Amino acid sequence: MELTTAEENYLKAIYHLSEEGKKSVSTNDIAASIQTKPASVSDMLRKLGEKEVIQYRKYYGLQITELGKRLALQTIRKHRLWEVFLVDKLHFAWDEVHEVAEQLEHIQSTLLIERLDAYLNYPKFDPHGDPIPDEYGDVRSRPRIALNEMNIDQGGQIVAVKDSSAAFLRYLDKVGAYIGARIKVLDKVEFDGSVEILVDQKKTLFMSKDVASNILVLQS
Amino acid sequence: MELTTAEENYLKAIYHLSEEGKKSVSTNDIAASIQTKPASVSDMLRKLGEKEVIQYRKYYGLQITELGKRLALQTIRKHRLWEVFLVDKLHFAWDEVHEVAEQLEHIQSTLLIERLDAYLNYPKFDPHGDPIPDEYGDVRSRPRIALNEMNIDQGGQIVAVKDSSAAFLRYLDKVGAYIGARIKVLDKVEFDGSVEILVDQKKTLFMSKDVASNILVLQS
DNA sequence: CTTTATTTTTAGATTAATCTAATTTTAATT
DNA sequence: AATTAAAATTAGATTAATCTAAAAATAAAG
Repeated sequence: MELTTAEENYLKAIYHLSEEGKKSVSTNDIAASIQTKPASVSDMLRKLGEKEVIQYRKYYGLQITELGKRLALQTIRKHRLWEVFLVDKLHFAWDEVHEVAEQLEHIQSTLLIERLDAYLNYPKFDPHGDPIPDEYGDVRSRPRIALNEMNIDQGGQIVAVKDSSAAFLRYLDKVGAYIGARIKVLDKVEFDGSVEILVDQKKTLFMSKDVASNILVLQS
Repeated sequence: MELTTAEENYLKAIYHLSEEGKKSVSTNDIAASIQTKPASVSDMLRKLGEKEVIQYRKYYGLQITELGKRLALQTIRKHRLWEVFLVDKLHFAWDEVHEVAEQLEHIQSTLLIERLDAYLNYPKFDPHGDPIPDEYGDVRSRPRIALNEMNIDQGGQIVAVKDSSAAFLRYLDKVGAYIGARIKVLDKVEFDGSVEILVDQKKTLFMSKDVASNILVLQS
């Protein structure tokens, strides 16, 4: 079963959106995440359904299949290995790699990926701290820690929330502490447990212990 | 001016055919060299003409332009740099690289190629002994002679092959006639053009005219 | 210098991926 | 529950690359 480049990109996007805990993945979400129009997504969903990498019922929703997950993880594995190569070997900055890795991930050659993996010394995480699936799609994900339990100067990436109420999510959205944001703990106030963090190397943000304890961080 | 992957492949084929000394490049030649149908070639020639990478008059013939040459050399440069990477760093056998390099050459990123070039230590020749153009398309090529055209007792170094099919490369590998091998012509059989050579001052080797004519030697 | 053969090009389809505009379905709001 | 709003899908076009079959142009042979 082989997928075209476009199909791989859609499937990867669907996988990522599925993993982000959200209830179900909408056509609009996908369109937004890969900069295309909903009409194009509808069409592609039909095709991906036929190829059985997703289960799809129109107007109703979709669910990624085991096959789909495996293929998506293969693409993600390639993407992240190339990112390691670009940063470790070719000295790219971590914010310069994405676009190029986006192209490299579609090169088809299992031998190439095996050799690249070995050459890079079987890395387990990419330069952004995201785990690299092994050739079977298994991910050794790192334990996550509540933001309020991190120490000063520790950094990481927001990967999940404990409280997923609409109010909380709206709040996080407003202050820019979205899932995926890279953060660093700048300060902790002992007596009330509140914290000050740096978000995406730009914005500083204060939050109460109550809020911080509901944010899960993947440490890097 | 950017070319699609297909356009790059056509242009590369045209460049190579043009360089092979032949009078002019025919539609059929191109079709044969990239395994496609003449009808498709006609269509593409029109497009390449519009993009001014070739001068094209239908039924009459074509001529690659300076712009076309520059772009073709850029693609060839990328292809050969990737081949060096695959062989030197990922330990591919020299007959395994072509297919993968064929994909990698289309990755678009000047930064990537600059960095790769530096990482490989600015190689001047690829694993098949073919020269790698610099970023301006300049090629430092060495004068070479086909092995079957050398005289008895002449010596030299194998620097390239004309036929780079996997089958041929595997054969050469097996008999020990690798790129870089130092050879000396011991005997030539007049009536069938076959030759006997000494490889690395150790091993004698018989080869047909057909094989010898596909091996290029830098005379010493 | 005609006729035949070869080469090249056009005409018309097909596949993949995309778009805009229109329609249909589902969700939200009085 | 009826109406409005939002989301999703279909219809119909477009672009790129390809093909087969037919037509046109050039080259080769008698």
